[in-house]
Amino acid sequence: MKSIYYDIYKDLRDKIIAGSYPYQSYIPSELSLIEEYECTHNTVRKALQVLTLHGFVQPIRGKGVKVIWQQGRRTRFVLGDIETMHEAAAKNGLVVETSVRCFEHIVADQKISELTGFDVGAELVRVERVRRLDGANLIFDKSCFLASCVPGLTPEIAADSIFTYLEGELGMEITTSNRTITMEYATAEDREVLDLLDFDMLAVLDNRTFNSEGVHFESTMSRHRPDYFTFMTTAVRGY
Amino acid sequence: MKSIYYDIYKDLRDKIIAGSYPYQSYIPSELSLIEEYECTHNTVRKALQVLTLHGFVQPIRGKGVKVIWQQGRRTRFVLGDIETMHEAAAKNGLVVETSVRCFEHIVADQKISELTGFDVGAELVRVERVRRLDGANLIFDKSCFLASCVPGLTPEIAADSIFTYLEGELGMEITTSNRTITMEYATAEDREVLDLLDFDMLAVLDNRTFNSEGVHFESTMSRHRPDYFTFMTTAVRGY
DNA sequence: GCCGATTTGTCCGTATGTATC
DNA sequence: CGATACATACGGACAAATCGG
Repeated sequence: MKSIYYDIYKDLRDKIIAGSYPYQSYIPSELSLIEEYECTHNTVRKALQVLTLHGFVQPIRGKGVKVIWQQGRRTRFVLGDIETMHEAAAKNGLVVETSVRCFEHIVADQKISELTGFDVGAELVRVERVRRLDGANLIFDKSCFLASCVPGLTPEIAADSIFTYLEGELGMEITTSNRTITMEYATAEDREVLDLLDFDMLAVLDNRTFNSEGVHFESTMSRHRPDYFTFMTTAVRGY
Repeated sequence: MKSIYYDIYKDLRDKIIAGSYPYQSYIPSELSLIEEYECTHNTVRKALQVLTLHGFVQPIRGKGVKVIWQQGRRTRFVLGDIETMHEAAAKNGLVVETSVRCFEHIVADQKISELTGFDVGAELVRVERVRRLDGANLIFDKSCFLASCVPGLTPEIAADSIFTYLEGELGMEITTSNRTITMEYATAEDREVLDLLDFDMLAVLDNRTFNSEGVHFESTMSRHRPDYFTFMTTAVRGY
């Protein structure tokens, strides 16, 4: 993201997080920002728009742009924006160890198609990974990738970070991600793979990712032990 | 929302939902849309931006704007955008019956403050409601409103729709909503109030709403029976 | 491989409307 | 009423990516 508006966005965001602009205070007016960043109205507005969408501020017509973000209560493991498991873990002060349980090439049948949204007959790479955090197996990821989009993917890469590989080596851009959160009973397999203690249900995050070509190339079902699952999101009216 | 770009957004969105622009097809180019809607580049782009943020399309530079939305798998009860319980239920083909379990004025103490994010000492209206869908008590809402923002609120209104009242009668605009989803064990109170069958955990949706003044005026903890809980959201990189 | 047409992405400058103070 | 501040829209320019000849 190398653009003026995005730099402004990042700068303002970091200032809010650092506390330079506290909760319920107003950030400088558009006019001030125009002078400060030496750009135009529209460019500042674009930055403010992104800031708004991420739940940091709320513009109030005739008054100013108010900070509505506050330091979150720390929970055990928070998910939210588009980020890799490693990034999410780092944010939460944890380290992930990933073990690859399964790595195979398959062709989507009716059942797989319903689960993942890929067409029947699509050539896929199926990967199952177990994520270990805080000394316990907490997350069980069952992923399918469109084979044509992930050439050269190996179990070794899967154990590290598939998305770093895709964005780095293959130059793919991840853009849109549709997510669905539900709760499901743990299966025998879940109990075998995860350290479930006495939990009998899991938080299930179904994630369908599109690349910059608009191609749905990944579906992942992440099964989380409930005590470590927190999902945060911001909804803004009119956007 | 009475603006040109929003009208264009709605028109395009409805066409996608109706199937006029199918999954993976391209919608007309910006130039075509400019002619069709008789407006400028920037206005069309703003509409496309909103369409993108809602997960309907994905623009691909040099090619066009591709539809990536497809008819969702029907689950029992889906939540997502900012909408009232009645609207959500209607979308899912259900009818809600609400019973008000508690309605009182309180002052926030330390514990309430931590739970809701309101300052200690804030004057609040506390409301507990049970939502009945499909013939069972499925959702238990514990809400706190900033008293100064909800004058004239009564148990009767709470049984109908508080948000319809706020937006209709009081002319308040709801804009930003921060949401956190977690899983919790059911308490004795949950078991008393809800028809929990043999579920021992709940999906908990914590919702903090800001009005158009940037004031945090509502916190609601919604406790859902897991088999009826589905939450959908779209994340877009760079926005 | 190159060029030109098409299409999306970013940015500029200006004008007007609406709400607040 | 005027000054300030955000909201919408216009019109123009150029960059970047894609595609076909």
